[in-house]
Amino acid sequence: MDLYAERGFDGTTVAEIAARAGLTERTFFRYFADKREVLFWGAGALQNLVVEGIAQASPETTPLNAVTGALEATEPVFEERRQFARQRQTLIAAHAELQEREVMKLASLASAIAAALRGRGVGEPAASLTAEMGVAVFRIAFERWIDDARRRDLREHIRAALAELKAVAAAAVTGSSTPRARKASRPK
Amino acid sequence: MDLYAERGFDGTTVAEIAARAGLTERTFFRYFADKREVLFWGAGALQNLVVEGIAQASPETTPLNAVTGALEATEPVFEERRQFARQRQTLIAAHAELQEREVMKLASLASAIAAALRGRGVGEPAASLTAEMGVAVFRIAFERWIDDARRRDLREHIRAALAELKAVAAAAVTGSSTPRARKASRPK
DNA sequence: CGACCCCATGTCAGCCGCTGACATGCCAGG
DNA sequence: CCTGGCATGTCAGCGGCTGACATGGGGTCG
Repeated sequence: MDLYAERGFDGTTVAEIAARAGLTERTFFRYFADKREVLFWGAGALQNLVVEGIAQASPETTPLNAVTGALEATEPVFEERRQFARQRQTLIAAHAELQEREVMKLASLASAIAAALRGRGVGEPAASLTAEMGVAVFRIAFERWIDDARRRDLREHIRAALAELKAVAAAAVTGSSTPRARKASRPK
Repeated sequence: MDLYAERGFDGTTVAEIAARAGLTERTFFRYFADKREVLFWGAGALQNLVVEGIAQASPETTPLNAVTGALEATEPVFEERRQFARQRQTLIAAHAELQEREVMKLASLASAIAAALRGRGVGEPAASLTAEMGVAVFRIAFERWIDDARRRDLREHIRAALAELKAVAAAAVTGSSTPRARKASRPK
């Protein structure tokens, strides 16, 4: 992170990273598949956490709610790390190659969630769609949590985003052409 | 495509691609940012199509319906290209690097859609969430269209996926813990 | 009609990411 | 004390990707 911050992502060579860590370039590549991966350490663990959360949800829980519930449960992982998350996001936002990786991790999360839902008996187009919605909610919530001046909880942001999503979907149900569309979504 | 099919993606060198096209490696890189990009030719055009579609939708149309409507309108682009699309998907499915790029294109599409929605006055968390839902629907629909033995229209698949999504979201609204959850989603 | 310019392409050299093959050294268990 | 395994290092090399400069062909303008 230090190096990436100092000289930018492109400006940093793997040899330098390795050196600063007191290692060889070769060793770096034994731990990380590539230069980007080092910024996504722990994504796998997070994914497992979510998957387990879904598996353990009470069987009466609705699929989408099970997903967002499990996502809320990751909150302790991020608390305390807001500052770090912020730095990381800015770095990623500045480099397409990093966005690719980020978005890929989210896709992988979505597919793991879909699998977990199937494990609960949810059928197929539904499982994937639900997973996708859950991830969308999380992504938005995370973004807003990162730069929320009022420092509200990640969970609150997740709940808010979820509510918004439900509203949008519901609006689309009633009218294929009703002017009642936009209603929630207060800015800022 | 031929080369990638013959010797795999990794096994193909840019020099070879360029040669087969009667060009220099250097020239290849003047047209494509990298080795992967050549498989995503036209993604930009598609994105524009969708954005325009949204902008032109009647103002009474609900956001989500405007999005899926615009997506349906891309159907002519894909018709006739099913075989090609299939090959492409298998190739992508086999290589993580290609999935990254694919998923990135979808993310970019989502963010363009969100912008288009904002242009219609949709507020912010709603715009992004709607865009994300639209892309999710499209992704699923596309997948199913590609290997639909009954050769149904892309539009049909989009409509089906959209219906399913609405059902899932609606189910989650009524009960935070109602056992009524799963209901749609017939397999196969 | 020739001078000129622009743009597409080619040439060349070089950096750096990433990999395979092999060597070395430390630590644990018998 | 030997031995086998595992983490790390060394080395050489491929190939993606880039910057700088050269070349040529087609169109424009004086």
